[in-house]
Amino acid sequence: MSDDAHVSTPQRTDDEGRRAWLRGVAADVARLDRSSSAERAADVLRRSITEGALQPGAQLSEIELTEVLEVSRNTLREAFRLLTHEGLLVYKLHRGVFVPELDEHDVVDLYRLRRVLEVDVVRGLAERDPELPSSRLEPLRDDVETAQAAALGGRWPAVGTANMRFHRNLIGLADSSRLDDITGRLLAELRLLFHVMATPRELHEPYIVRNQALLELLEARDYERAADELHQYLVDSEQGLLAAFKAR
Amino acid sequence: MSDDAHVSTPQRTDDEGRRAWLRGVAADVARLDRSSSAERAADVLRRSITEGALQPGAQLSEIELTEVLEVSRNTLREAFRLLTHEGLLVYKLHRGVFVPELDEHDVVDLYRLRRVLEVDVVRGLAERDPELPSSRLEPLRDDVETAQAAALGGRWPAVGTANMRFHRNLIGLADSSRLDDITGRLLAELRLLFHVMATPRELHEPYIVRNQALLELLEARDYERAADELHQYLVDSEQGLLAAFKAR
DNA sequence: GAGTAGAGATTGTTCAACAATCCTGCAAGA
DNA sequence: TCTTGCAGGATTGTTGAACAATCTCTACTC
Repeated sequence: MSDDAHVSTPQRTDDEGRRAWLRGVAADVARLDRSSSAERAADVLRRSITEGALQPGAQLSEIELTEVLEVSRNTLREAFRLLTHEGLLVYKLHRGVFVPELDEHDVVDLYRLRRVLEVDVVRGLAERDPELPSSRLEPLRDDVETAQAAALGGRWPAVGTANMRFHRNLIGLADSSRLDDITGRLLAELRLLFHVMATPRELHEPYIVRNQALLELLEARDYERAADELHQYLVDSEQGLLAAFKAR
Repeated sequence: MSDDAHVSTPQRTDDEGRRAWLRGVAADVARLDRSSSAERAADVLRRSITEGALQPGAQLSEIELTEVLEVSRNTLREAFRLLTHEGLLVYKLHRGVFVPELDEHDVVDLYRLRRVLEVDVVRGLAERDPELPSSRLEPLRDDVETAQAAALGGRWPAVGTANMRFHRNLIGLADSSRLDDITGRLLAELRLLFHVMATPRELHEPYIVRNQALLELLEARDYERAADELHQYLVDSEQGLLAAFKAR
């Protein structure tokens, strides 16, 4: 079976390299054999998408992926469904699954939701102030330190990962499983957008210090100023992404 | 989608009756043979759950449902995934799918999100006031009239359906596909909670006139007062559900 | 060159089978 | 009596093959 040929979409990816890479990640994940095969396959694909090995617009061939991931078509399709629900894949009836291509409109939509939800979480902390032990902020401290260390090493994608986990943990302060779900999806889609940035450094670097400032405001329990800072933070971040789109 | 008039059939694990009922709904939905089999199967199950034929805590047997819905196990499982994403089913590994049993904590969680999102939509309308033609409110008017008509006929489940569609259409004013998704899930879970109410009349009746009042504030473009009214509306609704739980 | 028919490829769905896991009931032992 | 352990049965998890439905691309006609 001639397996190179038409990759169907305009952008071409290094097929050999990509498959080898996928195989490596597959072996990597196979060790932690918890959960179902479908979820494991979804894990591999999720990493491949968020880390950029599968670019927006790319089509995922069922036959190809059954061979690479070593699962049956049915199981693979179940993995597709999982990722579709996270917003990392889109189904087109009778045409297949694709990595979605987000645009400026999606940036606005995502950040609108982020602002509403994240800012509300911080403002809501004021009501449960006595209930919130300082230890709850521990994960946020870890994320800030991780981002700083990664920045020193020049590992900008790792900085981005730490930044996003900071916000996920920030949302986690609300103790809402549904909010956690929603945030997971929003941040996953955000990663899709990051790939339009030519230089990840400029995308992530400014927010290391701002996350730290935000954390200090939270530790001081000055939730009003923290909420304001977070709001402006998200406005600026949105502007940065939109500018990157225009300069693309 | 239409009238929920004939439903009822007070809860009973009457197996024969339930299967016959499911078969009826299946034939009902089979007519609109749009889209995939999985989505059609999901439609049937969704109605069965929201209308109370499948109670919270009930397990859905794969073998039984493949016979009733006349789809293969794989397709049925895909339907399960769709409903799982909507929050209408939960998976337990190697044990099967169940209709979730929500409690007071879920009520608080759901209403917290509803308040944040819906109130923000209304407040956000102020910024795009000139852009919002009155025709955008047409669906809301329809929903109010539908609810009023259903109330006159004593069809309280239909009143509930119209009320919920009112809020879905309210969210729709924001033109955010992600917000629509989230709302769909929140409202679906809310229907799960409605079944704890012994008398659907007391659950839905008070909100007909309040939806109308809200609509009038929107038509007058008094978004600030509309947002305040909506906020109080949701607080009261939450209290009503929590009271029903205590009285259960 | 534009439009159309058909071949090939891909997805949608079904079926049957087996493996893995969970639940039930019963018997043995303290 | 209570607990523990072990079959046995039932259900879910996963696979592979097969066929139908649909899309895409090529080649042909005009």
